Amino acid sequence: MDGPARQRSLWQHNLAVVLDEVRAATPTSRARISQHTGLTRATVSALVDALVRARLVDEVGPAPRGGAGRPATGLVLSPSGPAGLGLEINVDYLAAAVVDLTGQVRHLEVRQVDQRGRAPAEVLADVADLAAGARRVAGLPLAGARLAVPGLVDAPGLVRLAPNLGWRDLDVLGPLTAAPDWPDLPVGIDNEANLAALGELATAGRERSFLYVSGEVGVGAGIVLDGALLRGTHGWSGEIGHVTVAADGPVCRCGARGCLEQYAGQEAILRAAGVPAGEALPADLAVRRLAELAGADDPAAIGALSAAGRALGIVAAGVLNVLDLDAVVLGGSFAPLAGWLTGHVEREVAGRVLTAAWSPVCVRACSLGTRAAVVGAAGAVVREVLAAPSAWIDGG
Amino acid sequence: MDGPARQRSLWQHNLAVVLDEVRAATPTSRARISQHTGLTRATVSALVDALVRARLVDEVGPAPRGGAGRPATGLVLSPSGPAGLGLEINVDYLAAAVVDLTGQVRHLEVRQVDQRGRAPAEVLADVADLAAGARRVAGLPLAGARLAVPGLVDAPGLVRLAPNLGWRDLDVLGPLTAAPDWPDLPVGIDNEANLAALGELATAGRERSFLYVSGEVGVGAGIVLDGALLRGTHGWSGEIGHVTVAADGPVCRCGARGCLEQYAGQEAILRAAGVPAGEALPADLAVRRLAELAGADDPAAIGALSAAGRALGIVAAGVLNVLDLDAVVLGGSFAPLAGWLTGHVEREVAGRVLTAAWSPVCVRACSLGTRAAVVGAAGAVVREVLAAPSAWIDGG
DNA sequence: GCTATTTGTTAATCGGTTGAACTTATTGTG
DNA sequence: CACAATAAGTTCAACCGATTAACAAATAGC
Repeated sequence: MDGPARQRSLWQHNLAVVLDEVRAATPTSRARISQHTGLTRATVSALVDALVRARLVDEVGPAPRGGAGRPATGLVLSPSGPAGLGLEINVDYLAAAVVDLTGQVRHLEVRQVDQRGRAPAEVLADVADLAAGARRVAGLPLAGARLAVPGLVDAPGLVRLAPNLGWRDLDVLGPLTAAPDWPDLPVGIDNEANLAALGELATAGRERSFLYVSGEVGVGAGIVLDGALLRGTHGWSGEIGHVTVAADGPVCRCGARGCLEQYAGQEAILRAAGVPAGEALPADLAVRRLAELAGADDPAAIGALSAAGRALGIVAAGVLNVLDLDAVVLGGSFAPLAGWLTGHVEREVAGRVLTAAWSPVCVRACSLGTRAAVVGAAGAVVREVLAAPSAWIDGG
Repeated sequence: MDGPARQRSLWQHNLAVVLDEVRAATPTSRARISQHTGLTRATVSALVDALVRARLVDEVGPAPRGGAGRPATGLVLSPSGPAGLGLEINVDYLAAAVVDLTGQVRHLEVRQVDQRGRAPAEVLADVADLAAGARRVAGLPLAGARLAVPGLVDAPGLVRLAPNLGWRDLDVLGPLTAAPDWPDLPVGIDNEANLAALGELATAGRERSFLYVSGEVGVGAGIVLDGALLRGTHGWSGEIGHVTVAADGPVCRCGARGCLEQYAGQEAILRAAGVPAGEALPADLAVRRLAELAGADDPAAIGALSAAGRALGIVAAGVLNVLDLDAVVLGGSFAPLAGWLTGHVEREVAGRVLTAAWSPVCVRACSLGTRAAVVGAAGAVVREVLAAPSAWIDGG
């Protein structure tokens, strides 16, 4: 029960409905929106006019249409409307992306920097610099920014635990917005896997419910149910890396035994495959090397990936049994390895998910590749603009 | 994006807001609602009047209050307003309950009947008879009915799989509403654990996010996140009984290996404890016998419960890691055994849930005992009335 | 050029909230 | 006991946004 509704709420809600209609059926027209939503043409006209004035929607030339009658003026989301800025801090790179209202990626920059051992303030200064660059280059008005971090995030802007960065109970948003380069923008922070899942939701289109499994140094997950991200009570959902695979398995650095991370974490896979990792070789190169070995039918690599795939499948099956989702999406460093993983995941899922008989589960690699989190972060900002357009119109 | 909002939607929404205010702060007054919601006293008056006319809210005598000024007329949810009828089919009993708007259980009847081997039509005729009796005895207007079934339920009114009843792809709502005794009421059907979780939510009060684990012949679960039930894409969430505990464990009747049900299902526990079960002894008596043995420190019973508790804890920890919930509630036949289970569950959860350090997880028995599902089913109907009161007002 | 058809706009009306004045019922005070 | 002070609830004009119906604009077909 979220507060009372005033007259204004009505208008704000319908504004969002109309805007969503433009997004869903591009290009469309006032008349089509009216038919499709049930709102009067008069009402739709008034709302569309407000959206056009606010530069969220553009009127384009009339689409050629058979039959008689005055041609409709086309309506599309404005590619020059307020865009979203996505930022990402990961163990061995920093990234920034700008996504416009239509969902197009308008700018993408990745800087390979190993964060291990660097002072957080230094890292955040780099991020601010990336942000400033992105704003300059993209040449679009930015609605806001979202920062993806590989760890547990707590409101407002605290990183509770990012083991692979060595961060703990660290205020991130304060130093970031205080940096000299920082372009003055409202900024939020979220878990990397959550944002990647949102990115997948925006691009994959059809699927509305899935488990996005992100393989980085650890293993995280984002859960999308009926088109909405499940954040959990504190925003700490998706800690799939520490779900138990074997009660008496190897000890994990979290202190428990037999966590998924000990079977499908980057370190575990690389060790089992006999690929040198850690200090010796940057993570992305090690993963590429592993894919090469697997491609050449190296038995150790194949074995390592099959063990990881089975463990992933067992845990994914558990999540699907509990949450009844439609698909499992392999992302992060699992994406380039998906060819050797999906089969094993599929087998475990098919054998262990009770409802698989009525509704088969789709297992596939993510469609945005390894940049899902940054792009998803930018997309999350756009998503908010589209969900509450009245905030971007003078006089709310 | 759920459709456009007309002027009427505004009124309907605010009606629900006002009604919820009455529910939350009983007894309250028009003035307090106005202050608390931000709506004008004039608006609140109009809405309250509609609720009073519809018999959802009663005006009660003015509450004595210190200080000057005209005394407020108290407002409470009407105990004679539309009530909910809950029905339950389980393996060894049938049950009916009536819960009024205030949440009071006004009627409860349990019939010990073993359903195994009975024809579904016969069982449903009994349920219709229970419903008719409940309506007669309770003497309240009924808003609707909800039927709890131990299995997978599919819209509209199909039981996909209820292994312990031996039902599969069976239409339940058709025969039920066609029964001669059936009191003509809108009726829904839902999983037993889901409804029990809703019952727990309504009574436990404070907790807004928890995993409700229901031990019956199988093991099911209902998930409540931020006060809302998570149903999954098809409504098949909570199949916790078939989450893997050990990948190479004993074969389950679902075909997979090492399912939770093989460790914490009634059969498994009773077998390990050396208590005769199945045909020999009705389930509820067997559970009582087990509790007696455990109370007398019988080593086999204690061992069986500790093994079950550990398995439950491992699976619950997995769910908590993935979904970030606040509590684990043990229900169904786990409730009377909770004394011997919670400790083990707590230990596994504390050791395996990554965020337990920041936000400790509460493990406890359910507060409604073994009747949670029927009462929860009735409460679910009430919940819907409270959420959309306009449907109960002439001219919606 | 005329009609049929569809799009988009304009002006009057309706439904529901707001804000301010007003009535009602009580406490406190001289 | 009369009278101010205070708070609850009601009444009514004003306002805001959606609806309704009429109207202007732009095209196809004849």
